[in-house]
Amino acid sequence: MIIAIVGPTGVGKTKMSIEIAKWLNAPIINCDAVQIYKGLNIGSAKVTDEEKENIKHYLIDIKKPDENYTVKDYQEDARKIIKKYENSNIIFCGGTGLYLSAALMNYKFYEDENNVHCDNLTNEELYELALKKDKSMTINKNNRVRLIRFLNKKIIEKEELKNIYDNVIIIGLTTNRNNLYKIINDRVDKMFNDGLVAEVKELNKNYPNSRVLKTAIGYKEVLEYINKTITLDECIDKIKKASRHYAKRQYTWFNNKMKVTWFEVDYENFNNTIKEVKEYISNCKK
RNA sequence: GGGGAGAUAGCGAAGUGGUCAAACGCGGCAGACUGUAAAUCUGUUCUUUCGGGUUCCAUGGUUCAAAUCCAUGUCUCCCCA
Repeated sequence: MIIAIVGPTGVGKTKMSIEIAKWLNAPIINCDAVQIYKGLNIGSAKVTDEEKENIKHYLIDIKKPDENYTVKDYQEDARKIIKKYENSNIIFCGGTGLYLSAALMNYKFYEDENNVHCDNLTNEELYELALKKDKSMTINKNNRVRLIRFLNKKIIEKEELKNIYDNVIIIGLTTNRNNLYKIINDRVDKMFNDGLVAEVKELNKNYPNSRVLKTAIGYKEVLEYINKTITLDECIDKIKKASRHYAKRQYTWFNNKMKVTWFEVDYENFNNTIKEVKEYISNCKK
């Protein structure tokens, strides 16, 4: 059985995943795009060795910060592990919806096809080219990143998305929006107390060309602070805001792309929530 | 006490007689997503039974017409004492 624990950043997925893993004696597969990388610990709220409680964790710390890793890599890696454990339980835990979907559903990724030089073209021109390639293309003309990708990939015939495994349970953890935003804000403050700036400085020194550092929330903002384009306070506010926006996008994905069963987290007594989730899983197994 | 500046939607901020329910930014809310996804992008944001209704500190006035002009009041900020 495959159990996925999802939800917005900060709700408590990690804690829950450990509890369920102990209970089912199952390994955990990370599905967080940033925790893939070594060294990005504080800013990605990665599980510590102590928190792991000897549970086997896969797809965490598997790449150096300057190595590239994409959804397709994740899809392949995750499916290998699923195969390895096909007769027992495994737990996915993380907030990157696309990664989870790619692992569990019939997402198809094709090889590069063209090498269209887009640098000198305006968004408008890219949009026209994309339409020429496929009239039914629906990418917004301001979405340069996706237009360029579209132009350089083989056209894929979109199949209806469906699960490719049986016995998948997707557990979503949630709390009301105000509470979540408070948790996020507090957690960001804690990251700074725990030494986020030092972590980023060290990583930036060793991996000046790292892509994740330039794109991940909590890292790109601290880089700006280190480069003195923003103040510490601005940096902290930016990270909080970006995390809140991110949490919203996660809800959008999990609500609209996956069949999630949601559980309201009881922060006063987390054991209640654990119990509820365990009961739900037990009932699904019958 | 004297002089000056200002009060606009959740916040910041344009607008200085009609084309203003009011630009823009932020925040909020919602959405898209098939190779960098913690990325990238979109919509919406007074109210409504979608005909309209009620707004631009308050009250009164000028005008066919006021967020915009006048008077008074309230509050805020700056300078001088």
